[in-house]
Amino acid sequence: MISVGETLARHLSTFGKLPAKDFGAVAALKAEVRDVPRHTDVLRNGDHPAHVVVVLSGLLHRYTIGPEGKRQIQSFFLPNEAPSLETLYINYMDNNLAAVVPARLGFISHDQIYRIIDERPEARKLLWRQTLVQAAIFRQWLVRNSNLPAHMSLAHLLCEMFVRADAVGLVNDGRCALPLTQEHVADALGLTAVHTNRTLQALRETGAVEWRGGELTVQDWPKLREIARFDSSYLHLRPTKLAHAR
Amino acid sequence: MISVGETLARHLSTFGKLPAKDFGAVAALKAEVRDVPRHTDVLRNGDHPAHVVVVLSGLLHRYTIGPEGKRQIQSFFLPNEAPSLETLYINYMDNNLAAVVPARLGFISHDQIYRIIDERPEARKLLWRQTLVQAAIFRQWLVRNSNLPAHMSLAHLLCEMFVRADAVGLVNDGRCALPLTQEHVADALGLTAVHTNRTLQALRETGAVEWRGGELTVQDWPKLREIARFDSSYLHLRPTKLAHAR
DNA sequence: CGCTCGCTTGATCTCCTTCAAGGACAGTGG
DNA sequence: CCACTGTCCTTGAAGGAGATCAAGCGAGCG
Repeated sequence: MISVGETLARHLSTFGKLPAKDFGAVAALKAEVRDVPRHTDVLRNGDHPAHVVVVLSGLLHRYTIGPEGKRQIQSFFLPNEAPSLETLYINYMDNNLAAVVPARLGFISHDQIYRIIDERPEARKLLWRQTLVQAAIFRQWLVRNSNLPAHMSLAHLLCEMFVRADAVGLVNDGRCALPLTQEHVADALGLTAVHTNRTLQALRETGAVEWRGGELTVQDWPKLREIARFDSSYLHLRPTKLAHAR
Repeated sequence: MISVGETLARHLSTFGKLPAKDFGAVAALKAEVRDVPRHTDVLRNGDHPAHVVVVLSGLLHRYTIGPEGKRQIQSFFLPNEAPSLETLYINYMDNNLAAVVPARLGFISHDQIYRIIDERPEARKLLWRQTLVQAAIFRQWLVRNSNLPAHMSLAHLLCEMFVRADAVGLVNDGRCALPLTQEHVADALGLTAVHTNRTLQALRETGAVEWRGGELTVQDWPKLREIARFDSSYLHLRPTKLAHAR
């Protein structure tokens, strides 16, 4: 059984080299583990969290509800990722964090992280970097939703989730779990569920990718990348098996 | 004459309390000052900058060029702001930073900032927070460009720039400089210049705001806020004169 | 067995894009 | 001093990507 701290340490290691001593220090952090049912808000708009969340299993998303009740999803979070590091230094949540499917979460107190930050410059650097990579992803989502036509947007999102899943070792045989509904994807891309559905069907017909029943299968990665014009460099990951295909 | 370091220290102070000693340390940082003509790239995609930029005068923007040559603007930066703090801990630029109009810039070496970060936890916290607020702004731009109809988007952008200008003391008598072209705004909102123009005309007719000749005049702030459904809390600013009108 | 949730399909509508051109203004050079 | 040129703003007409409205379908589940 991998501990919460070790999960976080591994995640940080995807962004840069974490010296063994620092890895150990992060891995040794004490955490509370909690299971949450799907559709549960883990953090809410206005909250002042005192803990950092680590996803152990399941899938989370960050969202806001607009004036007319429209949901905009701003991020998805796979297992091993840490969705709320920004709460360390920002006063309050200006969005919500919720479980897409039943999830197991680790909670590490801010106090413990602050100690790591004070005492371990290398770990601090990677924690900080993680928040900066988050920002880079937000920028990419901004570009995607502002510019690209629906079929490129959709392909781009699938590319991103696939690469991120691969980075944490969740891809097997060209497949990974992606238990979203089409409505989730629609709300992420700023499209309607109807149009997302039609776009998805068109994408299926290209033979590049299949996504059905919560499982994503990439049948033709070069083709999918081409459709989306996907360039993973904004994820700032260390090289992995897919790296050659960037 | 206010130094580059002091400008940065003041900017950081808008996000939280910077103790006098830390303020002094930041203010004492050595910097190079350079004037750049308009349309000049200050940092380019792929660069590994060794300096942090501080805007002393003028206006900068961060942008990428899409596959079909389409420009997407991701941020604007007013005087006193620090556009590139993220380069401290991220390997390379995945976008460009350029001058919208002739600008005077300060450059502070990363090495000096690293010392501040190592030695002054309070300054470090505000530097980090600044990068997190940037991320919060990216999220808001994502929401805006994904969801909102053109007139709300435009009003929202004008609200944001006005509040940010106010935060750094650049608003006088309901006016501030905003020397953008309509094409800049279009590329920020993900609209065409033509439609931006028409939308702007409609917005003028509401009597809430005027923006012409590079100057923004807010004639009816409550009305403008209402049109945009603007809530400035995502900017995470300390209270200012406009704060009551959040 | 009925019910809900998620997926799918069809028809119509609209906001925004695209294409095209004209006009105001400032800077530049003869 | 005036033509010339480029930049930015403005206007018109037509076309399209995606939204909206409405309904049916299949599967899991209490």
